[in-house]
Amino acid sequence: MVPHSSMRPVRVRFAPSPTGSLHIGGLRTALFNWLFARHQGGKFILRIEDTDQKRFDPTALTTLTEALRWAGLQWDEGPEVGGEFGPYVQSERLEHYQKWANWLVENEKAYKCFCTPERLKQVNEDKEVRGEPKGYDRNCRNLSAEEAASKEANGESYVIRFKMPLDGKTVVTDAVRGEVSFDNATQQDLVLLKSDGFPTYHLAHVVDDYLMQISHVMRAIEWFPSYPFHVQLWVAFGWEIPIYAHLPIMLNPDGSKMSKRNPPIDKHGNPIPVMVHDYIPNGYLPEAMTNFLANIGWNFGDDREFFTMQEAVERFDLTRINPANSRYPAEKLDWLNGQHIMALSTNELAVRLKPYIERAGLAVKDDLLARVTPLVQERIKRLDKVVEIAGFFFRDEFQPPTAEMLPQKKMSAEQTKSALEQSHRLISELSDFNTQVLHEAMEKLAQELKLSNGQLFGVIRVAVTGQQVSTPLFETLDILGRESALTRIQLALDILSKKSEQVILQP
RNA sequence: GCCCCAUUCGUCUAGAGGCCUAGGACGUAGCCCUCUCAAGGCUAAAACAGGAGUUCGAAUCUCCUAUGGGGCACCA
Repeated sequence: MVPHSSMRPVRVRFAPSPTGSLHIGGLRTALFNWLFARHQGGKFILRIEDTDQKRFDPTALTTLTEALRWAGLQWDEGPEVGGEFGPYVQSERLEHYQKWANWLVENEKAYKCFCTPERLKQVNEDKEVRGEPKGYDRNCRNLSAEEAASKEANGESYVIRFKMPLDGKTVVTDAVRGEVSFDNATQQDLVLLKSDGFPTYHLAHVVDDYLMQISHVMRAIEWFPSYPFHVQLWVAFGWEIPIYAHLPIMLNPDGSKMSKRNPPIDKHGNPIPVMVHDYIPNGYLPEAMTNFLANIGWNFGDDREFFTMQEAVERFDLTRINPANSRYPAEKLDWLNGQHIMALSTNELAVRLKPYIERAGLAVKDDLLARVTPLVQERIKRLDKVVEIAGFFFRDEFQPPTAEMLPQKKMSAEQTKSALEQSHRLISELSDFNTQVLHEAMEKLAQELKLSNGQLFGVIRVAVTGQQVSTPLFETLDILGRESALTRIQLALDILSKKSEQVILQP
């Protein structure tokens, strides 16, 4: 049994490597850490694991913090905010790793390995031929002190490898999966410190989690196989081991691994974005995104799937984490996004809608937007869709319908024309011009014209909005105003008559 | 190939030996409401991977098989 810490102040960390924008899988890992920290009244720390010099991307850190802030996952310690255990960027902490790697060597828990990459490759190839498991053959583990010293004096470059126990078992206790036993004989003497003086993940995470007093390590399942190695590292150092919780991962809808190279595809064959930054211009609310992610691999505890982050914080606990991987339930995000849009106050929704309308090249007058917003609130599942359904309110130039769009189901050209003429007359004669008056008068007119409401209202809708699908008609007319309504109806009439002329002219 | 993990409707999930005739949600289909589209309401189809055990009783415990996934770097 391996000792685990308990009763320590809760300190958790999200430790991405800055290789680009944040992946939604990464966002979920961050979210679970954040929820846990908030629930426990602990600290959520952001640490940047940039120890791979080959994959350095200077813009990635900004993109990363932007994505976390967008999602509302503010960190208590880390880049941009500081903290007493800094620096929080691993490339600025090299002295720690070198110090502790050397400590392990001095205490004979690690050794210098002078094997070249070529030899390592050869070893693996030979092993493959013989049908043996791959891995380093521990050639340098038994080098005498003199041999090692002389190689080093010769200027041969080396890495530092951990001396993994050669037999016995390492039993780990994962908070999600329980006890799991590994044979030490199947484990490797992994590299702790690379020849360029940078640590590998294995060393860096243990040293940093120790120095930063991390109480719980919640990380993705791909780390599970190296968990026994990490446990032995903690033991070698003689440090108290934090509680580990390995989170399941999200798979593509078809069950394959989610990655940039293998992007998920929705049921219509369209690619599903995997980067957080792709969701922002698509009109997704951060609260919907986090709500969505919280429902994958974790559940609220009763049958609710729609909840706020505050509610999730109150309920979050490790015992409800499902150990199985899950496929990405893309449709649920749209539903939840719609739910969150409906839950917003009108004012708040208007504020969020504005940039999407402007991005479509339209000018937004705030008073107009305030009146349009309630009309779209329960009709859009994504913020950017406001342009589709209500963009006509904001366009300087009206885009009129074609003549073919005007007649509604089973209406003759004559009926359509008369519907427009009578509506025009009615609207111009109305003493009051508002939603209710319009509604009553138009219903009456439909009866007189022996048209269904759908037919009459549909014709006017198309005439006035230029589209078959729109916000509700009478509210729309009210906002547009009488003048504009009359002008557009007249225009529809003109369009209709032009068409009939053309018909006559045709042989 | 080796090591490890997982497996409940199409998908996300509830389920800790009898409350299971397996519940909820998304999606799908139908109906209702209805000026379009939504929203909302109602209804329907839809699952314990397979096989052996243990037990009076198994979705729940054990084993085997299958399938899926993770890992086997001087990447994280």
